[in-house]
This record gives sequence, C-alpha cells and structure tokens, in this order.
Amino acid sequence: MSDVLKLAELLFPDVTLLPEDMEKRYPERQLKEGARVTRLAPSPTGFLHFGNLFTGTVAYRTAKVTDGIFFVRVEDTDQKRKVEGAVEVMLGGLEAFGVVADEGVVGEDIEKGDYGPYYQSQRKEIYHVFAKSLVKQDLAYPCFCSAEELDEIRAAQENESVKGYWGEYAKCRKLTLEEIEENLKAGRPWTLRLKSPGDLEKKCFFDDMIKGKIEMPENVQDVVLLKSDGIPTYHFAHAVDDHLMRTTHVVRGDEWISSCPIHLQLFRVLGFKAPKFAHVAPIMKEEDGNKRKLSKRKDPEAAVTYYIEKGYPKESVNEYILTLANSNFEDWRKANPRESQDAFPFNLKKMSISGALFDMVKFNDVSKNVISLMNAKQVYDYTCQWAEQYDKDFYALISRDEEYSVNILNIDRDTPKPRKDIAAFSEIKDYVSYFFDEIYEKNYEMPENITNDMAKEILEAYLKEYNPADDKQQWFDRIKALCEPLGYTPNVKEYKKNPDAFKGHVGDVSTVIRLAVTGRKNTPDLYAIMSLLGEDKIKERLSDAISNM
RNA sequence: GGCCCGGUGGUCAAGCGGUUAAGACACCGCCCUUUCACGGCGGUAACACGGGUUCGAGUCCCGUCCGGGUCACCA
Repeated sequence: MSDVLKLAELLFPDVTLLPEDMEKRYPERQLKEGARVTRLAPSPTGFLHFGNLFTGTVAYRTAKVTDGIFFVRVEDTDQKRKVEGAVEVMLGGLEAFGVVADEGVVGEDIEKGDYGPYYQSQRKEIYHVFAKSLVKQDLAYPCFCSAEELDEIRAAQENESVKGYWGEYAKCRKLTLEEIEENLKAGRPWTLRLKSPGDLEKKCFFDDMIKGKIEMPENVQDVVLLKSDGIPTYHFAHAVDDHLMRTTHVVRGDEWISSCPIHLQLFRVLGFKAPKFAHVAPIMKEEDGNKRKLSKRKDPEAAVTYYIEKGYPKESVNEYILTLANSNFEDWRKANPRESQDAFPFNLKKMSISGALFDMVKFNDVSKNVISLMNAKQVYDYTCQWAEQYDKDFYALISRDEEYSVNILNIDRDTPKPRKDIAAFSEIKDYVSYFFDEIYEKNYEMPENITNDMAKEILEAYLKEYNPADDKQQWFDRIKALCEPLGYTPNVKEYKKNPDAFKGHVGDVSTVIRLAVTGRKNTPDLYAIMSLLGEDKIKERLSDAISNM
C-alpha cells in the first residue's frame, strides 16, 4: 500500500464510502431545459440582514423564472457563532417577504427534499468521504501547526506579496508518513489542508453572471479543508454541497469573488463541474460622503425586522428590492401596475455591478405607491395586523368600530387617482388621529396671513351656517357664501390678480375651518372628514376653537 | 501593501463607437385645485481626471485618482 493510501486510512479509518457512492445517492436533477437550481446559504446568526433578503430574492427569482428549484441550506459549520432559534428568525423573515424555499431547511429542524441533510453540521460524513478521497490522491494532507505557529508565519510574511500557507511556508506539507504518525499518536490536533496544485504564474478565469469575465492568479494556498474538529470550512463545504445538491447557479455576495480561485480549484481537484456564479453587490449606505455596506450595528434598516416593525407592507420591500436589482423593473411596473411581482421577467444579467445606496426616500415613495393601490379594507386589515402587535392602544381604537375606520381610510382612496401619502402602517395612527378624541391633538396655530381674530370671526360665522345635512356641493357653496361678507373672495384667481383687495380667499377660509376641526393644515377631503365626524363633534370642535382663539 | 471589482446628475440608473446623454426618486416653477395630495406640463443637474486608438469615445486601450471587496481552523 502506498504512503498516501496508508495516510488516508490513518486519518479516516471509519470512512468506507467512496465519492461514487455519493454521486449515486445524489443523482443529477431531472429538470427541464434551462431550469436553474439556486440556493441561499445563511449562517444562523439570528439576524436577517437586508442583504440576505436581497441576495435571497435574487436567487429565488432566478430559480422561479426558469421553473427551477430554490433551496435553503444552513451553514452552521462555525460552532462558535451558533445562536439558538436563529433558523426560525431567518426563515420567518424570508418567508414574510415571499422568499419561500422549495427545498432544504423549511423550518427549525424541518427539512424537505432528497439532497439533504441541509444543515452542514449534519453532513460531516459526506465531507469526510471526499476528504479521504483527496488524501488518497495526494491532494490533501494533515497540518499540525498551532495557532501560534500560524501567527508566526503571518508575521514573517508581513512584506511578502503573496501571503498564506503555501510554498516554503507550508511546513506540514513536507511531513513524512512517520512524522505524521508520531504526531497523531501524540494526540496533536490537526486540520486537513488542500495540497494546492496551483501555479502563481497561471491565471484562472470565470465568467460571472453579473460581473462578467474575471481573471485572477491561480490559488496556491494550502487552504484548510477540515478544521480540527472535523467540520469543513466554508470553501470545502461549498464545493461539496453545491455539487451534490446540484446547484446550477451560485448566487452570493460579491465579497466571495476573491475566494473564487480557491473554489474553482476545489471543484477541479474534486472532479466536479463548477456551477455558474452570480456575485451580487451589497447594498450600501452613505456616511460622511463615503459608501459603506449597510451595517448590522449602525443601521436599524439593515435588519429586515425593521420593516416589519415599522409596518411597511412586504410588497413594498419586495418592490424596492426588485427596483434595485433589475433596473427595468420600474418600467415594467409602470406598464403593469397591478400585476403580481411573480410575473416580472427577472434577469440576472440586468443586475447592477456595483453596490447601490439604500435610499429611504425612494423606498418610501415605492411604498406609498403600493399602499395607494390597496382598497380601504385591505389597508384596514394590514393596519390592524400591524397594530395588534406593535401598538396595542391604537389597535383597540381602530378596531373598535371597523366600519368607521374603513370609512376613514377610504377617504380620497376609492378614486382613479388615490392619494399617495402613506408609506407604512405605523404612520396611520398620526394620519387619522383627529378621528379619535383619545389621540386627537388640538392645534389652533393659524397660517401667517390669518390672525386669531380673523379666524374667530370665520369660525363664528361658519358655526351658525353649518348644516350637517348638506351634500358636498351645498357644503362648499356655504363656505363660499361666507367669504364675501367677511372680506374674502371665493375666487382664487381673483385673489391672485388683486391680492390687496381681500383679506384672503376661500382657501384661507377652508384652512381655518380645517384647522379648527382637525388640528391640521393638510388633510384629505374635508367634506368627507366632517361627514364622518358627525354633527355633534363638529359643533363641539368649532365651539372649542372659538373659545380658544 | 498584493490581488480583484467598480466610477454617467444629490440618489437609482439607461446607454454596448455616431443620441439634443433616456427614465424614476428628490428639488424648483407653472397648471389643475376650497387645503393637502394626486395628476399634467416644464426646469436645475451627470459621463472622475489625463493620455492614446479612431473620421468620430460615456462607450475600446493605458495611466492617475477615488470608492468597494478580500487576504482566518468566520462565513
């Protein structure tokens, strides 16, 4: 028996299966031509980053538009980072925004599909089959270097252009079988390293679906494949898993580009066909004139839960993500205002190459559009859903009389040109506050051109004239009729022509009434508001205002 | 520092050698309008810089600068 064969047995005495057995166990998928298999491979940190959602959406859409498969694999190979209940948080967040896996981890400890297990921590045996095979082919070897020794190597390489465990620095690469046996016998921990066949003078190439052609020097580092606890590193697990799970398109953050030479080499030595790569640029944030990645620590909006807590509709988040991801999405949306997002022909090739800044203003605009398309009942239901969890007092208020609340939300909504002034359900409390005495805030601060005396005069006159039985036209005619006796003009144009001839115009008169009734200068249709509020409340608020002027 | 990637208005972006350099958000003006919105019309505003190649360069090449990523027994 040759030395490498002996070594393989020494290192992996219990591994009896061969790579061929794995190939048989996880056969190629029978999918229709062009169907893409994508995945999201989060590590369970208990925090769903907007970037994960973004990348996940891209992967999900890529699979969907080709009738392919999208699966979730949990990368829990770093035991130190494990967080309890994390999977639930991630999956819940993903699902809330419509990214639902066809296969893989679909719930805490619930898996679906024939290519599992989908928790990397449960795939140790599989990785070891390939690890052993690599040793047999003299493509991997055990390394006994301690953390201190590795630090020393790094320190010595300070001024070296190519760093890492390679060439002369790869001490353990030269160990004889006898030396290895000794170390093993002494119980020294070891990692398994790739015996990199790379050549610095050679280049490796790949054609990224998003970034295009990329050329880099070949990998020469003897990267760690198996950590001392026998669990694989990301690199090794990625190669084995994405091959065995038959991933066709690896969609991931572009921070992985620089490790592609490692990955490509791994695919080659393992005898796997490399998948296509699509490296997604991260969402950025501006700070002090510079761009930086959206940060979990500094930016509340980095957490997907932020949008849920603020009561943004999930469609809004999806719309915005699609807007950022495919630049033609907005045009498509304009042409198909009510079409489901699923109907959009998502295209990886349309992805932007560099990272886009997250624009809260634009996001809000997108969200306003989404909500403006809903009917009052839908807005009501969503608001209740949100308030029930995040603002119980308001929930009690708004759900007390559903019909009343729906009517409020219906003002200026059931028209061909609905208002676009609500971006999130959390804004509704303030938006409707004057309909509920409990949260209504008086405000009699008049616009600059109206003194309190003028306001009082208007309100007193109006209180006398006010008739709850009026229809909209009568209601407005009555306000107009009020104008002239008080020195205002019902005609705005006339006022503009000759502003000095009047105290103001009908708009000013309306503003005073609006302020007295709602405490606001800006509201939706005042007639509708007054009708809903009812005679008693109107009179009460008018009188109240008069006595406070 | 080495290796990658990128740089079109404030932001997101079309553009694939010849365009008056799209569009969206934001901003400003006008119109509509009882307010605010919505809507309509119009406006301000961009090819980082320097060299090439070419009849012609935002588009191709080189350099500079700037930004981002990465160089772990983390993913």
